[in-house]
Amino acid sequence: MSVVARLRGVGLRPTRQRVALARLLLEKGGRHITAEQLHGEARAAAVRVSLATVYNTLHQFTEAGLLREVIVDPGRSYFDTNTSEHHHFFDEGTGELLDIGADVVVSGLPLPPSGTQVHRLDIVVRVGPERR
Amino acid sequence: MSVVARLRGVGLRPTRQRVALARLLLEKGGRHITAEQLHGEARAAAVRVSLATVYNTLHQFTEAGLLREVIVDPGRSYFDTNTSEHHHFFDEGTGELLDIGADVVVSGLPLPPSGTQVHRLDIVVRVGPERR
DNA sequence: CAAGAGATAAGAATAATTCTAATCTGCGCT
DNA sequence: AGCGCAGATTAGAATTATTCTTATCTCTTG
Repeated sequence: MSVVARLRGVGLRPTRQRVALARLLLEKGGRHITAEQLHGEARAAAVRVSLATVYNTLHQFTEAGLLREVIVDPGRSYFDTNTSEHHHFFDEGTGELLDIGADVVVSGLPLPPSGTQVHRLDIVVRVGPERR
Repeated sequence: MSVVARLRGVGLRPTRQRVALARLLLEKGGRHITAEQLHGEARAAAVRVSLATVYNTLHQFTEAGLLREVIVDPGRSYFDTNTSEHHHFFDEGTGELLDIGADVVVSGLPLPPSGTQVHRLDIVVRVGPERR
C-alpha cells in the first residue's frame, strides 16, 4: 500500500512533510530512530521539515499505530517501525536497539494492581561490550 | 547495619547530606523516587541539600549498588531502593512504580548480539486505569 | 588542629522536548 | 480551476530534567 494511502487510512492528511517522513520511516522496515536522527535524515534527503514537525509527526504516527515508542534511555525517545509485539536488545554503549524476533514467553507474572489493566509488556535486555 | 557503615562499606564518605539522603532512601524499603521528589523530601525534613547533590548522590549510590535505576519514562529517572533482581508495574496514569515481587521466568530469548553480553534484563508491565 | 582530597552549592549550561503564534497548504466546494 | 478554511507547519521561545562549573566548605588523616 502506498504511503499516501496508509496516511489517509489512519486519518492523517498526506502533507508533503508527513509523506516524506513516512517514506523514510516505513519504506524500509526494522528501523529504530530518534527525532533528531530522523530530522537529520530528512535534511540529508533534502526534505524541508522542522524539528517540531518531526516530533509532531512521530507522535501522530505512534498514536495512529504506524510506530511504537520504545523507552530505554532516560532523556531520549526511540521510535520503532515494527509495531508488532516484540522486545529489544539495547546496547548501552552504542545506543543501538535491536528487535528480538523470537517468541518470548513470560511466566509467573502476578495480576496487575487492582483498578488497572495491562496496556503493554516491555522487555529490554540491556547489553554491553563483552569483557572477560 | 548503620547508614554510616553502609556508606563507608562502599567507599563513600559519610557526609551530612549523604547520610541524610541515605536515611530517607534506605531506612524504609521499597521506595521508588525521582531526584526532584527526594529533593523535596529532604527539604521537608529540614535537610539542607542542593538538587545537584541529590543527583550526584543518586548516581553514586546507584554505582555503589545501593540503588537501582529504573527506566520507564522518557525524561525522568526513577531510583529503586530494592536492588535485588525484580521487575515492575508502571502506572502510566499516575507515574507510580510497583515492584513485582514474584519470580518471573522468561523463556525463548535469543542469545545477545555477538560481541556483547547481557548486563541486565528489565521487564516493565505498563498499566493504565481499567476501562470497560 | 592543620592540610588537602573530596564534597557541596548556586547558578549557568545543555539536551530533549513542547509550546506559541503566525504563516502556509491540502482539499472539498463551487 | 480558483476560494476558503481547518488543519498543518514553522521558527523561535519556553519548559523540564539533568549536568557542568567553579568557588567554598568539610571530612579524614597525620
